[in-house]
Amino acid sequence: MSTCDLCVVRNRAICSALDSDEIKALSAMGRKRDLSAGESLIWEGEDSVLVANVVDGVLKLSTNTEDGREQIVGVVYPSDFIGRPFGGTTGHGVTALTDSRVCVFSRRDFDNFAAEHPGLERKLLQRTLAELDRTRRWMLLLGRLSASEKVASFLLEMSERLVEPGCATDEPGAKRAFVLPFSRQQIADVLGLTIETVSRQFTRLRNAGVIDLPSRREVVIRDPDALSAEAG
Amino acid sequence: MSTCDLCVVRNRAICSALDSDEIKALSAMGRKRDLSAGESLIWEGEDSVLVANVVDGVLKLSTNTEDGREQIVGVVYPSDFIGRPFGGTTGHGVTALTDSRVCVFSRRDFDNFAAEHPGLERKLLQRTLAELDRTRRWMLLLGRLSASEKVASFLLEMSERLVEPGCATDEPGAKRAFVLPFSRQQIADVLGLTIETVSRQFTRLRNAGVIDLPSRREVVIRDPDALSAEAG
DNA sequence: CGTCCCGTTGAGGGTGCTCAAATTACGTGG
DNA sequence: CCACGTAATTTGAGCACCCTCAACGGGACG
Repeated sequence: MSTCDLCVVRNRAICSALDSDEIKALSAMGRKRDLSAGESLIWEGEDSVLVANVVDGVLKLSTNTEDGREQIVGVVYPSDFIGRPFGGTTGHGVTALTDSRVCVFSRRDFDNFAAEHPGLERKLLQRTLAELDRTRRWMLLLGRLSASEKVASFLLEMSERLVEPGCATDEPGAKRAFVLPFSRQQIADVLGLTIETVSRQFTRLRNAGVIDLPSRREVVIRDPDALSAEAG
Repeated sequence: MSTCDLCVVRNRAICSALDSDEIKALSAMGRKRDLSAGESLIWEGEDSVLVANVVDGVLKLSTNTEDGREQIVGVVYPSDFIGRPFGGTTGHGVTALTDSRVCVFSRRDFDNFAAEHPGLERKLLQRTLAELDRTRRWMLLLGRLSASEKVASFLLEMSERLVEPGCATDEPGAKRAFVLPFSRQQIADVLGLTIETVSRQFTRLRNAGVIDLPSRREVVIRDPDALSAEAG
């Protein structure tokens, strides 16, 4: 029994395409790595040397303009795949937003392994297609939504991603609470806004009684319907 | 010898992963279809019933907000793949920008065929990863660039995509001419701007001597370096 | 208790949007 | 081939939204 059998994402990550023997072979190639919040795993523009699975934590994918503006182009959660198989250069950096744990492989090793395990490539294809869909929906937000619509949409997506299941909040209209893995600046970098605009939208929603902000990172959605209405 | 052997994208589309016999089997499942400019192949939100390869022409992938704002989230050219394998709903419509010809398959048939041909899935994975990279770079444009930077970047990408090779314009700094497959409104929908802003940026660049606009759809880049400088 | 960092709040200005009109291409029919 | 009608594009004026710059507040940590 390999250590992978104990892995919390064993049955959700692309590893689920593999049986026990295959997992053993794959795990022999990889290693666990812990990242502190703020630490980068991959830098923009470098050759693709490694790929990874997220075991725990939240990480951002981000690109920058030459003069330092940043845009977060993706956010990955446990069981998500990181990196660029088939070589080339990575177009975006990968940085931990929270303390994280990832399962890292040499890109070359992974490519070779995947080539021999079509089931793994198939799983990866499914994930990549889903990620592409999500990214394209995000483009509509960036290109066509107003600041208030962006923030409302963001909070709704966060609540779907982060609210602990079974908080007796399954019925529509119930409160939802979660802890943001983002700073205000990072939210701005996700939405294509400035930190001030994000802050103002947050306080506006708080004053309107739509949300509560118990602390900087905590959000309580008091009126999901109102938020949905704002999201357009 | 199947008709595919004569196909102009035979060696560039995902079909290149298949040998002559396999192509014959695949082509038995598919059929050619011609689209006029403006005609849609797939509508946003419908179940994924078909996939296709672009043989000729340019098509847009687009989503709309409820109140009618549009964002073009992708543009596909000959040899590109269209559609959402593995079922689900398509998050964006597919519409021909120019008169086009595509090679269409039932999504279900294609899925089954691909499951038996890992080489095809691998090719599709490579394409999807490349498309994801391109889409993420586009997010930086939508979220962080100014109108002038957006338009300059757009013109540069168009010139790379559309300039006929061998126009004696290989040396940097040389003029490049091409015909846009987009109307002004569509350019606005690509860049997340309004038609008026796009138009003003075009005339500004023309007045600055950076580009020429012989007709509505034609563009000549007179000073590529200046354009690059504006793109950031 | 002081410092630092992050977030909030305020004032003001600029970019890009809205609304409206003029102008130019382009297809159609005479 | 020209005249016309329609649609696309350009241009203009004014304004709204969001950004910029700046100061303030508050929590975390030493």
